[in-house]
Amino acid sequence: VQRLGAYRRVLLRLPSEGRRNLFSHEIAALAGVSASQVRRDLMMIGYEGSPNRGYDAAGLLRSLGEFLDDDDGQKVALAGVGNLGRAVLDYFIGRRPKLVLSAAFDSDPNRVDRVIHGCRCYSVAVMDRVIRDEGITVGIITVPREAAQEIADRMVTAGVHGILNFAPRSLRVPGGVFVEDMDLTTSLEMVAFYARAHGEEREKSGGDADE
Amino acid sequence: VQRLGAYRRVLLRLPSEGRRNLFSHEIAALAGVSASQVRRDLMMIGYEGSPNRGYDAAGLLRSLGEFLDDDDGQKVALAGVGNLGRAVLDYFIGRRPKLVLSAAFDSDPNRVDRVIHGCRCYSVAVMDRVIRDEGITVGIITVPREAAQEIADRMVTAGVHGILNFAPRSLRVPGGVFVEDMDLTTSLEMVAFYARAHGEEREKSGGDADE
DNA sequence: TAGATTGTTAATCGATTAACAATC
DNA sequence: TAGATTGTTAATCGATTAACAATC
Repeated sequence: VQRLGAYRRVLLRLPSEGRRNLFSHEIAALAGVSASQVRRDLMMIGYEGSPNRGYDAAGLLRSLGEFLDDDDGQKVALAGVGNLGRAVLDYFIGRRPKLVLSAAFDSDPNRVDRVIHGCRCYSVAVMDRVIRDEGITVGIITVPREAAQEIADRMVTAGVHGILNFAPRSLRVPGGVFVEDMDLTTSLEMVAFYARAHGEEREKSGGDADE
Repeated sequence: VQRLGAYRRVLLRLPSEGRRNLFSHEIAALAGVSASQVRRDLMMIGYEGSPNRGYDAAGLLRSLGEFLDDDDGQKVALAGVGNLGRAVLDYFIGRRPKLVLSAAFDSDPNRVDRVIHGCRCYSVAVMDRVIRDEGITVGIITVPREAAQEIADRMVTAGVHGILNFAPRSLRVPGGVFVEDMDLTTSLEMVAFYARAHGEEREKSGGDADE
């Protein structure tokens, strides 16, 4: 499901090489997945290749777009314009044409009414109205842990169906609302843990311990 | 595996409530997982509870620490001190006592030799040496897509076993090195996709379409 | 004891991979 | 045709969940 995005990114970088057709194993190698998986995924979205020419790059790209994107685009709101919030805002601006960052929210009066990275920052007091009026359906939460649940609740009641959550806590949301957690601390912890495990394995087997 | 971190976070916030013992279903509710899973996970790290008192909070916390943390701590390096890099740096500083941000790297001379959020920024030219000398084993990559692979290669040869990768591409690393991808674009795309799918479902079933 | 919870095994579920006839 | 690739099904794998005797 999220691999489809990876396939598209692979295809988007391709025209420089002038390829018209691609085989499943080529896409697989570039996207870092297995060829079976590529064939299965593309079958699922209903795009057909031909046995000895593979997949048509242009057509596949169009097909992926039709599947992944909303025709009219979707509006996104971000709540919490701290360090992380600003970085995320900057990161997303203009990156996917069909996803428009339409509004940012913060409780700090110093940040309200300013335009940050090309995106107007409103007070959280008017969040409900702005989300409703603009028809925003996607939310990004970069507020502190304590405020996250309340912000999520308000986003959902105002019409948001999907949330990208950077706050280190699990959000309770009604059924039918999708939440993706991006917990930086948990991820770094995991990396550190496996780094340690692998490091120890290496010390046992190999001789060149790095100490 | 990464749930153990969540259990710990739950326990760390608990003393304010003065609880000494916890049942699996309580931990489960707070961490957002199933009670079976909690019992299974705790069994795996070898911590035993008692049938009618549940798990001892203090002992469990200690046990989780022993399992997750390195006694001497682990050093972390971050490469790419742009907007995102600085935000990530700021986010991690002091968040986990056993994970010390020891060095940052950037190719921009304006950023080199400055101290950013309490962390010294070096030139990428000296990355290999600094990583080796400091004994850094964990890396965070927040450089642009094009530079990511080279930075990863150099980190690995210098002694890094685990990488948290924010660059939107999959990294090739030798076996025994762990990579966790944090692709913001892919995640937002997924959220937008499911938001759309759920939104459409709602419009079909419910009457109050938000348009 | 009765009741609730634990450790642990078996059943379920989903996703990934392998395999292979059909096709160009 | 021969060879390589596709669409699609069956086999595999792992993780999650359910169940239940043992225990306090």
